[in-house]
Amino acid sequence: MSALILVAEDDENQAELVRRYLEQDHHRVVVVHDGRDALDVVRDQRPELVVLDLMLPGLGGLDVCRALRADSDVLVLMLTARSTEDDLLHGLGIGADDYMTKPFSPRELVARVRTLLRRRPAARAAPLLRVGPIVVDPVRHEVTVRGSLVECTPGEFGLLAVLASEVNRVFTREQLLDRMHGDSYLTTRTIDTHVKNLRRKIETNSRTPEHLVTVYGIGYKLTAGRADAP
Amino acid sequence: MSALILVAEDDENQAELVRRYLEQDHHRVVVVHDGRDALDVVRDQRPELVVLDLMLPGLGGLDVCRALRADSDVLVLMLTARSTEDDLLHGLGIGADDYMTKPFSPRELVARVRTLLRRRPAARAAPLLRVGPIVVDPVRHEVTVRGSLVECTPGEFGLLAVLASEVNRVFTREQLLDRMHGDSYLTTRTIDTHVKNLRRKIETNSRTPEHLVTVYGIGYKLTAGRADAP
DNA sequence: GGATCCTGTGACGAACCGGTGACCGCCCCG
DNA sequence: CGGGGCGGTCACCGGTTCGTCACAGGATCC
Repeated sequence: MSALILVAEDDENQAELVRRYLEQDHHRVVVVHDGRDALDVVRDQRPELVVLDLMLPGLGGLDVCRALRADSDVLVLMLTARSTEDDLLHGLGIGADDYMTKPFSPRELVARVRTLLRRRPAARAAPLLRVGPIVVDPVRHEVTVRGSLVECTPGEFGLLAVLASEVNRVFTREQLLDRMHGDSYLTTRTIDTHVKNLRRKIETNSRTPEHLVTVYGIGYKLTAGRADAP
Repeated sequence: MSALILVAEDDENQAELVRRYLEQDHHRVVVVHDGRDALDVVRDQRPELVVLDLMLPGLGGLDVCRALRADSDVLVLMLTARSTEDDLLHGLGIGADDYMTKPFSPRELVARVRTLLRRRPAARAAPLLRVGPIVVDPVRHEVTVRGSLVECTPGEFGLLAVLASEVNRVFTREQLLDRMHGDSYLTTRTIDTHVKNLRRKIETNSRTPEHLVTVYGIGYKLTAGRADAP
């Protein structure tokens, strides 16, 4: 868990102090003392996080932050000297990811940096189910087909999730009912109806299904369809 | 200084003893008897500290500790039966924050818990939670939407903070109640009411929510709204 | 100690979804 | 080529879930 971090800080002593602590935490550190330099470094070296002093010559920290937010998703940890500036920062809703008021303990800064970086792999351990152009996200409860979101009812989502859990495997209607509701045997027509509604949503032509395929006499399966390159 | 503490302990008597002492010290306590349950609770309820028995059915304490270290910064206080295991633990350098050998006095355990919790004053870094135009500041207990401050009741703030902790993730009402109150199951209507009040405050049109979205049959989630490419 | 605010709850209407039977068309097999 | 079975579709009813409201008890803050 090491990262490239830019420290944009006017005061050289402070900057070096921060550098030392961050490097002790196994990060690579670049220091600048000026707003314009900060933007250049972000553009050229793509750090993952910027420790940004609000009071910066050249461009102010606020302007830098705005510029960063405009066209990058770098993390920003803002440093402010007084709480009044802090209020300003807050009120404007400038997109810093975290902030600290001076004076601060370098250890706390390291801790906050660590927390921010940890959150970085945001979709952590998200078991996405991919079947060709179909993506099922159980955590978000979302279905995406060829990149666009598809609204699903709970039943449809459940059915699709079961089918997507094992691509190309044929499930009988009984198995599908089992995995969806656990118990309580229902009519097989129920599955058929859900299949119909799902096909409307995920197939380009529901008359000729390419993904949600019927296996005559057995049940249904989910396949990737033809070679697709999204 | 009160915290949510998970006690993962095989022996029920021992577990209840520990629970009683910790609750006397004004902590909220959740008890599990199994390694997998422990991981589930940490994921769902985010305790600040885990009292972890080394000998645990399901997953061993060591495995649990490793898993915890992998993706959380929860404190771990390891309990070991014999000093040989203690040595082993030490030797492996598994990242427990402290450990005790059985038998131990419950008072000593309480004292160590207190020390661990105190040892990290600001170390528990609380970065801003940003979800589109919504910014949640756990430190100040403030919420801003599109730059302007929004007054929130404690309940509303708690709910919003939980939802904002994982953008786009769908939480069931039970999970939300869990993370807000730790225990004590309440009516799901409670969540609905808070949602209603929150929508009034953060949505431009509470009739057509863009951020605090209902997932029918499941629960609620918080999304950034329009056009976002992470 | 009193006023204010918040929280939790039951009730109720509205919106939504799920399951079913009927009917028809299609597919396999003899 | 024809029959029997299987799958597709449709509309509808019942049940569940959700949104909203008003209210009572409790916590909080002067």
